[in-house]
Amino acid sequence: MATGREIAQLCGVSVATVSRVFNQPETVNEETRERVLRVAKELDYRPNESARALSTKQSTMIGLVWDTDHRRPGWRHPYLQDLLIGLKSALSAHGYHLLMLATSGDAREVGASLADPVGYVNMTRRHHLGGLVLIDSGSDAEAFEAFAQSGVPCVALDVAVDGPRATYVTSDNEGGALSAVRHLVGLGHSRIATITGPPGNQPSEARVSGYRKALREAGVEPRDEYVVAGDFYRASGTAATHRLLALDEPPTAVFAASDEMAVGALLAARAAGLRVPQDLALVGFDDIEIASVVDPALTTVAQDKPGFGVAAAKTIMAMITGAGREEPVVLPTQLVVRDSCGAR
Amino acid sequence: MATGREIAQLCGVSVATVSRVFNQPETVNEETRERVLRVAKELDYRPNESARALSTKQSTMIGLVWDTDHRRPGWRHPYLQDLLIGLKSALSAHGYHLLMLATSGDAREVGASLADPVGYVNMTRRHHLGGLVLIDSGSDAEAFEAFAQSGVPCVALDVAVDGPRATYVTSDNEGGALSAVRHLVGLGHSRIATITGPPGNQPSEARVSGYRKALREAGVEPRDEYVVAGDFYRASGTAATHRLLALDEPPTAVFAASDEMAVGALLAARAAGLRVPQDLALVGFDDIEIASVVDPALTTVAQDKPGFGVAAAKTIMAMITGAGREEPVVLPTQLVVRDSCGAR
DNA sequence: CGATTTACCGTAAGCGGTTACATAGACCCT
DNA sequence: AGGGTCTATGTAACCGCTTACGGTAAATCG
Repeated sequence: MATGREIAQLCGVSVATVSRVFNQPETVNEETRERVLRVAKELDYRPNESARALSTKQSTMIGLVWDTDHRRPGWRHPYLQDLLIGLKSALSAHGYHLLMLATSGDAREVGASLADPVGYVNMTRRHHLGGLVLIDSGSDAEAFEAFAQSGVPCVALDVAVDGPRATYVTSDNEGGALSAVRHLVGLGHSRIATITGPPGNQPSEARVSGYRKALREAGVEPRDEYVVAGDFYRASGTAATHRLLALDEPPTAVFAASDEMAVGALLAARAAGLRVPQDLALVGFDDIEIASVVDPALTTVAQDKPGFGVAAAKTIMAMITGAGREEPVVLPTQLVVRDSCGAR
Repeated sequence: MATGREIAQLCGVSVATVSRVFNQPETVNEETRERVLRVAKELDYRPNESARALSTKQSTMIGLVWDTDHRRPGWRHPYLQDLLIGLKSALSAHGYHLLMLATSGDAREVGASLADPVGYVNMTRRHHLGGLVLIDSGSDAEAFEAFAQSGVPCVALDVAVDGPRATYVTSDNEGGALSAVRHLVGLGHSRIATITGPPGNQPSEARVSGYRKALREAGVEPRDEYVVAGDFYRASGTAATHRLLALDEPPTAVFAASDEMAVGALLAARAAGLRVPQDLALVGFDDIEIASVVDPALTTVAQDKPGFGVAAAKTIMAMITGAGREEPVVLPTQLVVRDSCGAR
């Protein structure tokens, strides 16, 4: 790897000039500029990032806080891959890399864990990171608040945080739920239940809220026994459905706050000898791959998966460039009608 | 962020001593060492990584080469999330971070693309990366060869590369296919077809090889018309199955080289009025989530998903620490018998 | 008891850039 | 012609850390 000094010597200029050629090209004479550029190209010169970061106190890296561990298998994000594709490629367009921060995995205190957001914040300073993207890996919501307060630019995904340089991106969960339940209402259902995500989870609560709103809109009073808590996973969908079906007046339709739970509900219905959608209509949320492959194919509320990552990238870049904070971004959702709701 | 100099002043020692406390603790007097450590702790001192990397010419980051772009949706890895979980958390245990390298997304020449592995190699030097992990995102196999030759430590996933500091990790694809087809043979099938991955894809070819071996072992001569090419995606599985069923002597069992294609086959069979497994037995490969949810549940060959990442992490760390190259690692696969093969 | 280790620590030179400041010539003006 | 601008470049300090080298005092040795 060629260094700036080598270029300088070959061109008969000082290192300062070489540096200027790349950082303030307009301040250097055209002729020497071209000479430097030509030599630089020949030697395939790239400024050393460590040196540059040390000197300028900023790098071209964004930190990703995603607290997972293969030894304690936990929360699986419904569409992490698409999100990452969007995030990474939008960041790339700005010349930024994505640094997946190490969590303190073992005795050697290497980093941080969400129990200690300070560790991450320090890490962003140590590496001169431009900012942080926070992916909720279960129940990190409270911890995220600490990040938001720290003053480092950060954008959280699906967790509403607020801070001097912090904001978030999320889907229009309420709107999505609203349109899902409206759809069910439109199909003639009035005994509509919902299976929620874990208590405290914000998207889940917004979905419940949309559910309620749609019912009221239709003039049906939400019943408490029709709102049963799940945890986004399949098994909880099955369990919840069993409970719902055991009610004196069981629902004729179920809106599940995740596709996984909707699949669980499907299994429960099948086990109970009910046909979907004839005996029980089903709508999910997320539009993960499974949704289209299950039988009957799941009607569901689709989220803009790569758009999530792209929005996060745009927002964090805006916060790095500008000085303040950005407005939260709410991505539109879209109802995808398939077979499980009985519309076809 | 406290700097080494501050610590030094507060302790009345030189910065050199502070540095030694962290890098060669045994060379500094116990009393002063503890004093330094105490003050460092109070100020929550962490050495600046840029400065450290600049000075030592090595960072605690591993580069991830994963060539994707949300504007050209391409190859979706069957189990990227689990792989990343394994990779990230195993790397964390060594105190390393994972840097997802930017690809040159736009006009501003920021990085590299697989057409230009040199760009990535330069990037690893610029950032003083310890090494590279290469994830195949379609047909990068040839490009990976260039990485392998470059001399930077790298481990490729599912692509056999060889170089002075390069190796790879893959599943026992042949063995997995072997056990899958053996299983089919054991169930009485002899007209067994296979749907392969894209030509040139190494795991796919190993699976075909395992398929052939199992047939020969059972005394049945593989027929060319029973080997039809897919691309790992669902649609290709459907198309391939249609072709197979149109044969004069259609197969009674199909081994698909991916679960996605197996699902596609399932749809084709259903469309043709065939019952699975009674009329057509089906085995897939990967054991992705869909496999267990589809009806009938898919018998498939499971790969050790987080194990993949963990193995990659271990291998790259070994290559960084040691000087030479490591042996390729082949992860065991396991046949998961469910309903689509007719064993139950 | 002088010479030689040994243990500990400070000095200073990097690492490869960036940038404030100084300098030097070219140009313009009165 | 002398002074003021402007342009283009060099000088050198600095970013924060590592480490080769040297020095000092205590410990060891003959």
